[in-house]
Amino acid sequence: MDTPDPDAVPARLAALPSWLITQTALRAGRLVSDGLAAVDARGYHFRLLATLDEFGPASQATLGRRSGIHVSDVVAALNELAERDLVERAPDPADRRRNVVTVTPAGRRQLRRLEKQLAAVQDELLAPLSPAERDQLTGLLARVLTHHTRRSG
Amino acid sequence: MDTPDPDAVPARLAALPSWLITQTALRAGRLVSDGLAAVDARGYHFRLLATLDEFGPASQATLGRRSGIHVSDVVAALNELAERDLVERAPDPADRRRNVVTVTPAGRRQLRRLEKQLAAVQDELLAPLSPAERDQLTGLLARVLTHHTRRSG
DNA sequence: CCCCTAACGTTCGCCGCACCAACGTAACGC
DNA sequence: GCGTTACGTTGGTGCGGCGAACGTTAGGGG
Repeated sequence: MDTPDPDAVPARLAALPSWLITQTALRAGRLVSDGLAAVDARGYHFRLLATLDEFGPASQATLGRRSGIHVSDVVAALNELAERDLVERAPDPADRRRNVVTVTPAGRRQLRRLEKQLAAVQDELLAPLSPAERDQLTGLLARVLTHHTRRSG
Repeated sequence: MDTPDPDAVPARLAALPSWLITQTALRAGRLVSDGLAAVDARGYHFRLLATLDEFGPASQATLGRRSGIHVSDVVAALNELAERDLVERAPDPADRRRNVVTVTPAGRRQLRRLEKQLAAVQDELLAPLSPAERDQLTGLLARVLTHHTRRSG
């Protein structure tokens, strides 16, 4: 092979902010997935339950808009949640195109569990950073994010 | 729907570091994908070309280890690169299990193009941050990343 | 020397997340 | 009434990342 190096990281990649971000996101995603899988859930489930709990019952369309989940994916995730009786889907009497989605008590309990898991995940993810540094990081990310959501999608 | 709000972001999500990171990564990924697509490439292509250019010819296995790409995906990406004559795959005379992968001059030219695109992407991605803040962000991410790669995978 | 093990390349298939296209139904504006 | 728009659903696409299996080839141990 030319360079007797087993698995060194190319400097060109390691220096790229986009690489750092996506790699960190990959790590974060794994931790989140594993944490949620431990309570039989995945990302979409938490996002939907949290959205419902925070804003109350809603149609699938507005649910999708608020949680940032594509409408077609809302359908599938809601099916999974309804199967577990964490959520209830009823036709809206006021508008027969809509379904009104509501969290059940069991859903709320599950949400608490998910939140607990996620809190632990955050701590594991940011373990090497001090509280001040964690705030720094989230602050910087939030600024980048709002910049890109305010003006392009 | 209970709350007359069109598409508000649930606070529970917005406050979650893992959410901020994955969302930012999503944005970054889109910018990268679009930038690379503009020169008929995708992420794997850049990663492979950069790895080859930095460490020289290598087998597909070590290539995968260095670039962090699964071996089976290396095969596919290498096919695409070879199709465009950006890379050459030759059997290793010293070990007939191996292929020796080499960048062609055209591949090197393409790599320059990709780097240019990616540099522009970094700038667009971090637009709202000052140079000092960009360093802060990359520094924090690097620390998180090395922490999680040094001791768990 | 032969056999077992390990590494290599390749194919096929899966997951998660995000997205698009199409379609039937239903509401709403004119 | 009729066109437009919104809604829910199905099915399919793409990308990044993984795992399983298989044939081939190298190498080490008995």
